[in-house]
Amino acid sequence: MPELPEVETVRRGLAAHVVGRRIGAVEVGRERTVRRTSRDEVINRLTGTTMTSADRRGKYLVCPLDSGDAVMIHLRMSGQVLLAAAGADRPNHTHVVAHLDGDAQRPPAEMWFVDPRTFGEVVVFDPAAVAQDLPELARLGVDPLVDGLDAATLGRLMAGRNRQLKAFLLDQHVIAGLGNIYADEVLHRAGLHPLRPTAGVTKAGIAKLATAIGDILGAAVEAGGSTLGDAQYVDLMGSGGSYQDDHRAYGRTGEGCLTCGKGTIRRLVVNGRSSHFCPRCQR
DNA sequence: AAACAAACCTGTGCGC
DNA sequence: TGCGCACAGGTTTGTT
Repeated sequence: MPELPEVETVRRGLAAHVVGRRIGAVEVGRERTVRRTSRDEVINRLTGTTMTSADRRGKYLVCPLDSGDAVMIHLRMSGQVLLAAAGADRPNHTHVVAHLDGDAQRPPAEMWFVDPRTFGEVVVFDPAAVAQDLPELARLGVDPLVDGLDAATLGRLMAGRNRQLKAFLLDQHVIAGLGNIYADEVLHRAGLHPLRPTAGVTKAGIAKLATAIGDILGAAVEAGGSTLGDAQYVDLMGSGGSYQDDHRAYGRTGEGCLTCGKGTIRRLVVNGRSSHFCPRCQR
């Protein structure tokens, strides 16, 4: 569910409400969520620490701790990070609970990691050993918002490859953060067909693509991300985003194209994922 | 190198 | 109402 804008919204929630608060106790229910290490290791290395910042790279949340370790949280398909009052009733599938000490302004609270499908992960790791302990984080590609992604850089990333554009945009080792929704939205904005090979895109097309990536991710962050009908994605306080109201391709199969006003949005499977596009304005 | 399928899980919505 | 199937915002692994 969550892509860069949703993860960024969660990151901002962590920065505002969790950074700087001591974690007094930790509970781990489902051990699968901490499978990279173990229940005991996560509890031991988290208890008594304080997050010193909340960072993000692509869809990975990385929060350094005052102990020198860092926590990585990946929401995968159905993960949520929620803030709740201490002792509040927990939803089903709450796998990790971090009890946050109160301070002068705030009463004690709990941070929950909730994840029905259990694909998500919470990992405590040593940043100095990231290449060994969290290799996929070390291998992540350029983050369009953290690093910036201009047309020249995108052109370099596309050069020498011959991949379907949709698959190219979804490859986290190249560009980190785009997922199925925003890849479709970006291609629609840029007027490029999802099956179009990277090698065949003109310089003007590359420029359009770079602009679309920055503009759409930026606008989606502003909107607090996309919350679909199932309300799977919500921020730390349980509120949804509003960028779903601006979708022009994703989830609009059979509906009219809002850009050209003449085409009908079609769906086809690319790279094993549903892809939505307007055959009239995307070529 | 790139395409494709399957795997990891649970929940929901739809056709019958 | 119930059942079975398709499908879901991600990523890795193995096979052509």
